[in-house]
Amino acid sequence: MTETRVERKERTRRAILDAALHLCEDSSLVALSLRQVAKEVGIVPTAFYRHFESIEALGLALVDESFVSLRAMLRDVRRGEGAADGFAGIVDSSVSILVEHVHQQRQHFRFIARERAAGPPSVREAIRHEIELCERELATDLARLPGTEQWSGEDLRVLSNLIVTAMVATAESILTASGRPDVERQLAENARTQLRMVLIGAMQWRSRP
Amino acid sequence: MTETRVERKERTRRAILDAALHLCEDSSLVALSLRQVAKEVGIVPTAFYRHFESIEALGLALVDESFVSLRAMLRDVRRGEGAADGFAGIVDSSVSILVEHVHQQRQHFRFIARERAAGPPSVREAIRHEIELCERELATDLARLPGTEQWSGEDLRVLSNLIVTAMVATAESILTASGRPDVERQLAENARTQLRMVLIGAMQWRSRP
DNA sequence: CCTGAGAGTGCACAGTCGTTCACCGAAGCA
DNA sequence: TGCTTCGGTGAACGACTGTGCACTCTCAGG
Repeated sequence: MTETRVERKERTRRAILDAALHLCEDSSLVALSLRQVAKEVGIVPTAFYRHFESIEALGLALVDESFVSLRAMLRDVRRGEGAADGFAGIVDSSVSILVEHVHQQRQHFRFIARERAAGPPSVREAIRHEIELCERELATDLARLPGTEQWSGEDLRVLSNLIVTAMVATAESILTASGRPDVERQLAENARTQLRMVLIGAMQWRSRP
Repeated sequence: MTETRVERKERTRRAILDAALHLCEDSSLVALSLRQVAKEVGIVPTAFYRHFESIEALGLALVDESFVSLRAMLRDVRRGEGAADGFAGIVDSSVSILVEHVHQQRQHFRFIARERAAGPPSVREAIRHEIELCERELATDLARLPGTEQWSGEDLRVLSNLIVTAMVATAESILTASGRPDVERQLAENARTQLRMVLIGAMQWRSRP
């Protein structure tokens, strides 16, 4: 036996997380039963409690995990912005990275999109908080862009909220359009257009005193 | 007895719809049981089938009903646009009307926001379709605005998608911020700023040939 | 080597679930 | 007036739910 005990435990924990993620693909956390998860994992229902004290706790763990994926995406986006030249380049690369990550981490994005609106209150709150953090990060990024020197912090936050909202919506449409590459390409192109429109508006913007 | 039979039936049907709407306030359709609804209404579970063949069918009825509210809002918005002078006026009145309607029809907006992401597939599809219709309507409205004469139909749709997305997000935040008037006022102000930013961007926009 | 911790088992419980069926009683039509 | 239609009833079913408890077996540490 080359597997230590904590490794075994971790493996089962992962299996539970994966099973929940899989079962959540076409339902919601609030409609997910402990016994379904246990059956999917291949353990007895009561063994579930060795890892999580409730489905809700499982949900919070999944939120943490999902936002690790999401932050990895933001990191890639930032890297792309550094490399790209001009606004058009930033927009193109950012949307491409979004599409790519949505594909690679489909389950995580799907989970967030669904539970953001329908999950247990604590899960909703956790997701809301994480997204707010993302908006804050984006706001500080935007502050470094040329043309925003005179902006108020307030306006930066409002703009980044708009951008995040649009990108979340784009991710959601890509998820529902999954499997039709032409539709997806169109959605990505639309997202690029929207980003360009918003940035053009932003360039003209002057914060009120 | 001054109540005819079809009236009685309609009254029960309404009671079922209201009960479902009420129970959905802090859960989701997929986690809603036929028996809960029946108990809330005060009828026996099997009587439910006299009105709907399943919870899913109930959901579709609620979608129809909710979008009646939503279209009433759009009608008010359009009327406000006719009266208002200038972009600023249009933006101000539109957001005010949105806030007002979200308050008046809280349950309908909450239902749509939740089931849009988490409902049964058919319900999600129905909501998606209705929202797309709204986007189409908005696109034709935008086409009448000065400055959009040269726009492609494509770009009009993309812009209206952006606006609808932002407004849906605003409605959702207002719903979660419910009860804190200062927070709500701030959200409304942010929505106005976002709309202005977008419209400024749109004014500069020229569709590619 | 012995012992204790702890992941996983098996059974049992009291509820709840959707759905079936036969039935009732009053409204509506002839 | 009598007959039909139909919204609502009540019991019953088999399946599924979360959770408690006593148990086993095995790995890790003294």
